[in-house]
Amino acid sequence: MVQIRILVNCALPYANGPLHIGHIAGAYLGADVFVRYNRLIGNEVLYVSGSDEYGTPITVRAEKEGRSPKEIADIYYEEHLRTFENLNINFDIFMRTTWPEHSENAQEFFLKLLNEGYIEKGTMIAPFCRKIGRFMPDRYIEGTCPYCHYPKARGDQCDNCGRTLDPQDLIDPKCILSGETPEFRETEHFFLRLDLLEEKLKSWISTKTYWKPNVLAYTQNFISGGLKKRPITRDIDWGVRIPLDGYDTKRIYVWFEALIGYITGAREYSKRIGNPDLWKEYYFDPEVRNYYFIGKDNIPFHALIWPAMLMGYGGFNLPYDIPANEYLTFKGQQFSKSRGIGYSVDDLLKAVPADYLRYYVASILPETGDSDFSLEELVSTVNSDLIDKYGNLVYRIVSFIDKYGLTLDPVDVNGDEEFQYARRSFESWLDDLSGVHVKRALSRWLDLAIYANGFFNRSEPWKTVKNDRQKLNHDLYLSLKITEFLTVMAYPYIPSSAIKIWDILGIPFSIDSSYSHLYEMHGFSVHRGSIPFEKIDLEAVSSKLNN
RNA sequence: GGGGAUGUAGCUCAGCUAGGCAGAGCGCCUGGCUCAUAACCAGGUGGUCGUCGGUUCAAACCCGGCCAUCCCCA
Repeated sequence: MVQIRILVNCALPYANGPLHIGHIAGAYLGADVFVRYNRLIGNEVLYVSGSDEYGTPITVRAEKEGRSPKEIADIYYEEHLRTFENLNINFDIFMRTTWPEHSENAQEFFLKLLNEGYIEKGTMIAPFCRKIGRFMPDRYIEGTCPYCHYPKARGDQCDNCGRTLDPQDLIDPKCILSGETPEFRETEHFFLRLDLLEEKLKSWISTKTYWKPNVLAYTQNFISGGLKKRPITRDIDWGVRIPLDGYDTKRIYVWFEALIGYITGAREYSKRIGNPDLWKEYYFDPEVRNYYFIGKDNIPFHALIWPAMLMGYGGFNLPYDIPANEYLTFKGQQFSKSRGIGYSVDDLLKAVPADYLRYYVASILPETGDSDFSLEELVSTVNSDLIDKYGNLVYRIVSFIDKYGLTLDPVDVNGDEEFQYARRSFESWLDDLSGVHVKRALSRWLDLAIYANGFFNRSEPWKTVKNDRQKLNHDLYLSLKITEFLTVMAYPYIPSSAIKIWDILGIPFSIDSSYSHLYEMHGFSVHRGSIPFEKIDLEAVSSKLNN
């Protein structure tokens, strides 16, 4: 396979609360498996994410807790960084939108789009609190919902009926800080001229026949309704400054600036490794594929607005694929720490090893539709698939060899049906992963593990050890070879466990370089050691989660 | 209010692009095996494919209505 370069960007998590397992299933785990797969087959990957730290939800929270917005962002930046590390999700860089370098990039981007005519000045109507003396973000206005008459609807959304609102729609609107009735005044803002790019976007989207159906359908429908100018600045003070005189009380709105964080991340990474122009190869070489891993809530931003911004700027690679996942739910409901639904990643990691969690979540990844997380399923999937089918396979082969003190000679098994079966499984696995079918690729792996156990049983080494040493050597060697395939295929999903098993199998090259050696015959210096995986128990897991 | 998805075995999910005998894993039952972590293998059990209608020789799949759930937007 020809080595290629790939850019993998993952949605920037909002630094306003802990990461829950729904976030991981929506974007990060699939990305991490995809990145590890690409590196395994020799591709060069730049893997970027970061912390989205501006915007009103953070200021609302900060005010509630009596802290500064920056303090809130600091807390969750550190926490997210640690959570990802603990889950073995290792970005090349995890940037922050509050870095000064990011403000510079966002401002430069803003000015370029302004010069190109894709950003223009305009006015909008916004709530102004006379008592406080400034325009208030939509979230700071509360009133009665005009649809369901819920009395505490926010200016941007009603928490009761879920409808998105405009503060002007509210019955009897009040400023939540002063309690005053706001005045709706005209205010000057900047707008992104999505309308100017509509035709260009349409023809670009029409080439994306390989996108996931949900992403494509959503995007096409969104665009067929016609694109409108969209405000990209707000009357707030927590955000990137507008790089023009006379706008001190306004900031660039978070969604516009956060998307540019991908570029900031790539640039800062390039600086850090002493190759400051490296990022350009990923963004300007048209041969490089740019992937964006996001949850379904983020589709319009990545499939339309971000491409529009990149087109408006000119020269940048547009997204190659946006493999947006649906949602992982908990008992049918969306995960939410604040509403106490489901578990945070940190909680789960107190109860189970990272690889177990990665394995289970990968096996239910919501690639085609929402899927449901449960502790019972976590325990039973890990125990019966990962540990019984695969871990036990490794252990039974190694134990057998150890028990009889065998030394195996390498033999040519290329012509064997079983070897060809493993090879076909591996090739299907490669195909699936190159198309970002992370869950399907894992089920290929499980099929092969079941097949390998069947072969071990059929070959009856406990009989041949007594009467046919040549067949014994051949069959055990073949079992080990299939297990080698399995371990390579497991590696992107459960990296630390796969490395451990690689060591148990005693394969004479590293797992990172295994791709070029897979079809070669070589010795195995297996060593038994302890069992590769400890099983988990529902009660123990629950009690660790609840204390 | 508009839109995107989802609904298939007791559980978690494939299958739908291109209509052709309803699938996998788990669970459960029976048998086998001993290298193994009550493991593994073989066989079996189990479904009105949300629902109502339409197209068709033939519909889980295509079309329309309805219901439920998740998500997005004015």
